[in-house]
Amino acid sequence: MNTLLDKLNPEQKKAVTTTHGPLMIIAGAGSGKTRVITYRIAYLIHRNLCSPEQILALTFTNKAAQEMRERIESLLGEGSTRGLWIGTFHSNFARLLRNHASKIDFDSNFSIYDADDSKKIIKEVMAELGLATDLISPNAVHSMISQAKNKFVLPARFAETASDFVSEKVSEVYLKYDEVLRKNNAMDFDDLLIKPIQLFNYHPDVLNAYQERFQFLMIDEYQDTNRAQYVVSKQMAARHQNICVVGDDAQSIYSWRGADITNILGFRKDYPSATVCRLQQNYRSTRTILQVANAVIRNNKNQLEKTIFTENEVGDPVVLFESQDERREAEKVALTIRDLKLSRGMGNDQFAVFYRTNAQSRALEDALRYHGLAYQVFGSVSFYKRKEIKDIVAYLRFIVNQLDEESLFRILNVPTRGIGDVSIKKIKAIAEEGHRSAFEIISQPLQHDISPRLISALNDFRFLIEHLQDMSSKESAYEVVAELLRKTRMLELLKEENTTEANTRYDNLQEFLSLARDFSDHNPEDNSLSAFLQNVSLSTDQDNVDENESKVTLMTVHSAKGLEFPVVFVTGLEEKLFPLNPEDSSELEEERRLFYVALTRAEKKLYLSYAKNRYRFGQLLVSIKSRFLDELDESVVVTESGVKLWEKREKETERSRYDYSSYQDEAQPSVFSKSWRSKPKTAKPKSKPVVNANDAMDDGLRIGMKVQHKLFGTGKILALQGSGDARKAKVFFERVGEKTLVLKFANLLPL
DNA sequence: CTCATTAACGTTTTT
DNA sequence: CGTTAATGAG
Repeated sequence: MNTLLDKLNPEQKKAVTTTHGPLMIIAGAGSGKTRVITYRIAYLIHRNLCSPEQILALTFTNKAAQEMRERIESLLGEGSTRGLWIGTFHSNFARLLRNHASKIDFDSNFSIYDADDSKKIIKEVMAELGLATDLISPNAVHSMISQAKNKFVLPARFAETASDFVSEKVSEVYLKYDEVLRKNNAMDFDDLLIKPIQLFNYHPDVLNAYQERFQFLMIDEYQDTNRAQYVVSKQMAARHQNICVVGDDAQSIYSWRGADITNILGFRKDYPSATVCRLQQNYRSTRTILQVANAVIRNNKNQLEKTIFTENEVGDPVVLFESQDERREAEKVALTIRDLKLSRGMGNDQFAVFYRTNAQSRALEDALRYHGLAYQVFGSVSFYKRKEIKDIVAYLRFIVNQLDEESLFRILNVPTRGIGDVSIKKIKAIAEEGHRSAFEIISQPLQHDISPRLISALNDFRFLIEHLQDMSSKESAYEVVAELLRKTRMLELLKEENTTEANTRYDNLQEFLSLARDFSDHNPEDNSLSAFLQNVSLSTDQDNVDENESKVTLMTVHSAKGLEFPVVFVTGLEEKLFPLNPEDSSELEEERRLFYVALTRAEKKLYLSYAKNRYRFGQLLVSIKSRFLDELDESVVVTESGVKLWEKREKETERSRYDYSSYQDEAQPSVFSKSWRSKPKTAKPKSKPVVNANDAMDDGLRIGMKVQHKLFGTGKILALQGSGDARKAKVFFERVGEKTLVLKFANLLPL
């Protein structure tokens, strides 16, 4: 351990050995943050400053937590982290809440609902309240409620502050939604953060016990914590004041889900005695990569002043790809990976391809597949969001938590057993009328007006559930899942279907089964169904990386946070994609931080890429390269062919000047041919007509016609007026609304 | 009640 | 474009 401490630089050492009192570690990208956290925990345990169960470490992902635990064990030996609470806010507090659920009127086996479950309930509630979804979308309502919860605004206070019609309605939905959750003995993700606060407020003894117990509190990625997380960590740390937060304001990328950057910026106001460590030496990236990243982030006004430096080698220049469309962009990425594998003997797992939105993965997947490169996509259609998985999870939830009727009704007819919508409605109605639970009705169907056919189906279902419930109290999660699959014949049914889709589902169920097996094998102390279920509810597919085969990583920049790769491609660097919302200046800085995060993931080689055209909503749209590309340090960026960017830029400006004049000479007269400016047509063909040549004599534009504009996107012509140079069109654009354009400059493309 | 076809909808980003 | 929810025929 002592020799290991020697491997830290002075500032890292200070961060590790400053054990008592508030501590803020500002950890620049690649500055060995994970190492510092793991060493700090190891140091606390090794020096006997506390026992592992007196430490609470909160991370951003389960994967990060798991890695840290492993690293500590490799430092201190197997079993050394026993009792240590390390995990996400969500999983740690879910665990805490299970221990005290009855104090806040929940059952300890409460279900955890994900965003989809929440949205479904919100939709139902809105229907019940007679709220038209075209006025406010369920999505919007969900995000408003979630935002409120993130800020620890409960329904009562939300109602007080609701001033307009919409927020009044949302407040009704909010109240009702929470009632539904409670009725189902379920919590959503946000509840896992705010229920502990309520628990602590109403039961100071519970808070007290945890304050005593957790002498040391560590929070990673503090820049991305929200109000609720802030409050609860402050509560927990109040007694010992040994709170250590680690973060980097330059990497704050979750404000959209309520993350509050002032938590980290204001840490010293909350804890005036706080020690501050700044980790500014980067051990990850080449000097070139860092130079580019620093140049970009410098454009943000709101940031703590700091400079990240490195003693690493200069490395290769950053390469910028320009492609015609996203398919060719993907092709370039795939070919580059293939070449690097051949020329440098690199493995698939050394490459990562990033994008702004999940939808962009498709073209990349196609290209990688075409070139026989194994890849793994994170996010997108998450494993846990697939129908078959959600169905099986719903079964498990209901087995564990009989109050969870949302899950019950999801699976009552899965696989189809003759209990259709009509029957389900009937059961719901009977239950509601008699103030009984739906499962009670299902269990005693004879007492109600139910057809014999349905009774038999309900009995089958009931016996199945009771059998599995019985099992779940004795056997491991794996056994229960296996039995569930056997009894429902889900696997056989899919095999019989034998379509490609059924086969994928079959594979997914098998995969789920092996997840259950892994869990049961690796958690001998508690491999119960309910433990497994909690694990499942809070995992993302990031947590289940296939490490057996070397694969190229495809993910959004958001999921890339905290990771690093030898070779990184950042794709889709176009306006309105990355940054996604260039008009919104408040979001722009966050987009830039996101770009910064992307850049700083790269260790050796960095490729940036944009396409001039891109299909979106099934339509080919013209793209403009991202403004962020103008912020690069151009002295170290080259094009595909190896030309330095600043050299190319000089040529380009010359050429574009020439192009502009030639446009005036040729294209314009051809468009406005009646104009006195008309000059004889030259024979010289233009490779890239600015205006559709077919429209030469007539501008081809008509009222009602759909047109495309470079900046504004697609729109419909509302009116045309004037002639010649003064000819104008009033166009309604889908994205930006009504605009009046001078046709001479607008370059409208008829569709 | 089930399955198939059709219409509508949507893209941020995730625990 | 691709996916999911809603509708109608069997």
